[in-house]
Amino acid sequence: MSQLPKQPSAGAVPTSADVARLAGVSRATVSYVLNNNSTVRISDSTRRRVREAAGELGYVPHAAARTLRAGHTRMVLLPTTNHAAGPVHHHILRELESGLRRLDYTVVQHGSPGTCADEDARAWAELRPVAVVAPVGIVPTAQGIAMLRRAGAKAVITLGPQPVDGAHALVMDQREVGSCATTHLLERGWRRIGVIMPEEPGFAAFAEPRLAGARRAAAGAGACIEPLPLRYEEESAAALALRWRTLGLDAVFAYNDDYAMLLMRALQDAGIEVPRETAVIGADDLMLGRLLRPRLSSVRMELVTAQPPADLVDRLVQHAGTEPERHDLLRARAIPRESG
Amino acid sequence: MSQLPKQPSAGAVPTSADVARLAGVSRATVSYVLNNNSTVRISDSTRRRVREAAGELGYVPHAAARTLRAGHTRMVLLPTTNHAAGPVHHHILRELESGLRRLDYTVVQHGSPGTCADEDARAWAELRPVAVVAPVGIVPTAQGIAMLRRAGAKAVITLGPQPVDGAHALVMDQREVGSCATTHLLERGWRRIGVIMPEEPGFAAFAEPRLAGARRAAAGAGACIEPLPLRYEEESAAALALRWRTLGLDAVFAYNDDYAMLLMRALQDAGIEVPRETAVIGADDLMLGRLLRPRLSSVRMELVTAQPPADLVDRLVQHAGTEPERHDLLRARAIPRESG
DNA sequence: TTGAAAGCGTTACCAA
DNA sequence: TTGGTAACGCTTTCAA
Repeated sequence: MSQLPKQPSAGAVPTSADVARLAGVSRATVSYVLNNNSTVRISDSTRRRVREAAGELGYVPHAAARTLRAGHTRMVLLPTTNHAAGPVHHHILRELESGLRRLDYTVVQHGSPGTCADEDARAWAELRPVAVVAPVGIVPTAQGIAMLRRAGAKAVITLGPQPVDGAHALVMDQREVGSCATTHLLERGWRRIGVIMPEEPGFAAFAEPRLAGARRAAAGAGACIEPLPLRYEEESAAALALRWRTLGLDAVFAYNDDYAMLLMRALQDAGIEVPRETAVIGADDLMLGRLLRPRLSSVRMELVTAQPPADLVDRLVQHAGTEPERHDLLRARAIPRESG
Repeated sequence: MSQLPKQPSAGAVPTSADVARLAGVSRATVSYVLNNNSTVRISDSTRRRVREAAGELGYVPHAAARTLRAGHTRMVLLPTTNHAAGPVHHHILRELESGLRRLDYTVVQHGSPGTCADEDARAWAELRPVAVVAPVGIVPTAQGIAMLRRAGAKAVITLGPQPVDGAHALVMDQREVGSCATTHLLERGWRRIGVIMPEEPGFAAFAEPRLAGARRAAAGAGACIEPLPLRYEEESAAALALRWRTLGLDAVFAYNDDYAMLLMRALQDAGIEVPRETAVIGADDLMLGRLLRPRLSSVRMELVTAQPPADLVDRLVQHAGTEPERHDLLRARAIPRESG
């Protein structure tokens, strides 16, 4: 019937064409105005008409269309993991997120099915992110990294205890934590050192390197290291405490403060005096550790970065194709308190 | 020079056209094969050729192009907040994420500048999500909700202490927590009850309704409620403990277990016996609270859902345009231990 | 069983 | 100062 240009149907999402029609200009002009394109002069009256039309229709540009046209995105993907990562990890993610947003990136956290690392990588590649910052354990394969590269990612960056071949690495070397705790215990004369290994799934990626660090520190000193599996439950801790004296240990590095507090309570309940009979040290320097008696010694982890991590990602994106870089983010320091 | 069809340049991202060229078929055929389109019969040999070509090139479809063509996404946006939300909140987010992924949605967490709720809503709208599950404090305005609707969102759902007009609500009623803790204290004969209010920014959204719940429970019993600001620092707790006796309180609901543990230690250090002189109850039922002496009483929050929250979101998406629904997710229950 | 072509919403180039 | 038009990569309808 109607010979008029297509009407925007009621329930449809308004497009720039709708705005153009309402303002009586072309789609190009709408684009110029709304993007404040400075290479082109648009009269103030036109600008106003376009802005009003956009406001009236509640026009919001379509990111996918823009992406398609631009040929690239400014999306940085932060795949989330259910690996137990600790407060320092969380802190750096928050830092990354706010920093990248300030640099005008769209930061998107994307959960991972976790079934298969390459499947994950493929799902991410479909989104054509300009960069991916992946927790280790999620994109371990060179395959996945290559796929992301081919899909246009300017930077693939791993974040975790170890670097991964072919990708840039933000390394939070957990061995430092273990060796720092162990050195602290050795300096105080303890020689037979237990290392708590959480049995909960997802802790291995952090616990193993902490153990390795403890071993490294002990090796030079002729001390011995004994891994001790523990679940985060009172029963598990009580059972361990019950057979504690048969282990013949004089100190324990308890993976982190949570496990340390759990174990220390169980030891005390079993009549084992801390630190006289067994010294205990945790990690993460939680406030709560300071509330126990004896106060819990701990390992504090600090972020040491020449430049903020977000700036680093930005640089890697802008100078793509350079050799994989490694950046160590963690400095560990023992905080002696009363428990060991 | 060459009259051949366009060659895929070396550094470029392979497209379905490249796959078609390599396999010697049309783009349409590529699409049929890779999407397992069953309305069309493709010979096995062609299928194989296409699959091999795709594999060889490392072809990954372009989500934005697909979205544009389809006219809609299957993206559920979970804006992240820096509001301190507690373990139950985290748990439900993880549940939502895994559940939605099973339902074949693309789950994306998107950080919020936090400057202005409507700016946030606009940024989300550009992504054309099919649903948004927003923590309260992020999309409070009817304006933002309308914008998301216009941008094609089938469901806008808030997740937090209170429902918000015009959106579906997953309500985690914090007043229940406060009233539950207070009732517990009242039943044990305490009448002058302090309520710890964290001073850290971002806690207000949760602390205020907990206080309101405490007030409500106290009102009927002729008890009095005294809000007590506290920073999560030993000094702040010590200062509060120092003037504790001047407050004339006989019990305290400490917002959560973290604050409860901090305060309880400070009270004990100031020579105030718990629970004889002052009863203490926290919330969240953390493992660590059980390790203190006296063991910390707490309020446990459980998720009660007729159907998993992800299924609920799915239903709201599929039956869009229905009246806003309210679903209460939280059931609170006092866990009496030794501290009060 | 396969191919040609249209069109999704945007932006950029070129012409007017 | 503004408008026409082509192109981004994909899916789908229609035609062969």
